[in-house]
Amino acid sequence: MTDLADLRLTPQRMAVLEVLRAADDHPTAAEVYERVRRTSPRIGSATVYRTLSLLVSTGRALELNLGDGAAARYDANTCRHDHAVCDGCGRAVDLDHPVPDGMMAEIARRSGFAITGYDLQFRGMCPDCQANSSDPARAAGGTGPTVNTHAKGALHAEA
Amino acid sequence: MTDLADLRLTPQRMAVLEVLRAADDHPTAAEVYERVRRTSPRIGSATVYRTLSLLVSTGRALELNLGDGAAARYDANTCRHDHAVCDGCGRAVDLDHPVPDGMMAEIARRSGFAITGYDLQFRGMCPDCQANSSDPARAAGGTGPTVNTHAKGALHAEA
DNA sequence: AGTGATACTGAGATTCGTTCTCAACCAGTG
DNA sequence: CACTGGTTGAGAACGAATCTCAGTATCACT
Repeated sequence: MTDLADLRLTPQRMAVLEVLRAADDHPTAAEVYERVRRTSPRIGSATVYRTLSLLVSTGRALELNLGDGAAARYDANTCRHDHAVCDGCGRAVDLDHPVPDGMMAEIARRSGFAITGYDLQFRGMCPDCQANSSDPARAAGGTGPTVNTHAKGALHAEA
Repeated sequence: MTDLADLRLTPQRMAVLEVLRAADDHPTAAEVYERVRRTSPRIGSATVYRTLSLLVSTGRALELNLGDGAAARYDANTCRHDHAVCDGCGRAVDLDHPVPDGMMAEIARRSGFAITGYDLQFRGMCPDCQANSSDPARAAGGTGPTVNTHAKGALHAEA
């Protein structure tokens, strides 16, 4: 872990951290930049990028790769958690449901890797998008799990 | 399943699919391009990109986002599987160890999402990199499991 | 305060992966 | 044969992220 000692808490860095802490979505670097500029209009994008990776490397933020092919996202919630990403609107919600330790150990044993962590994202439709896309009647109820194993290409092999 | 009907099997597309099937690593689009050019020197990169996303959208290939911030990777192994990514050398090995159904259902129930799939990557150090980075003595002896150390290996089926 | 070393900043250029544009090209159909 | 519509390849364009570099702020010491 990069020494915390040589990390100066400059106004720019504070501003970035503030924005990240205030965000409850998972903003991209560009979004962070845009928000930071509202309070620190003179900040440059390079500084935002630098600061974000600094925060990540010192454990003050998490970098998410939601695999939507687009930009990296950042999360000030540094506790171990996973995400469910909506195929409809792209929104990501936090999940608190760790992979069982036994599974990690098993993976480590089988692969020989020294496992240090994992990234897990579920994909699917958020309640809102289910409501909008499929028949709106059923959506309102919304409680149904509907573990729909069969949407586009996600999980089938075609031999 | 996106219609297979309207997918013309042109020589270029065949070449890309061939390369992907022959690969046991997880090549990036650029790597696929490079390999395809060995047999089809006149192919353009746009065609390779187009073909890859075509293959992905018709379920013939998987697109991986190994979160190393870099390019997307492609995998002709379309069976549901996960990966362990080495922080040292960036190599990714296949894992065959699905998340328990109960967990998916639980996530779906809690979040209200209609879960269609998930992406799971473990991070850590592969046996080789463990050997090289920590004391080299231990490396040779291979105290650990030392599964299939050779690069690019898929290590399903250890059991 | 003064001085030098060092870290930080911001603007712009640069790189890289990917997608878009568009003219030329083929493969079928009438 | 001409038409039609999907396909190709070259290069331009794009967005994300990083790099470069001169200027600036901050620290450690005197």
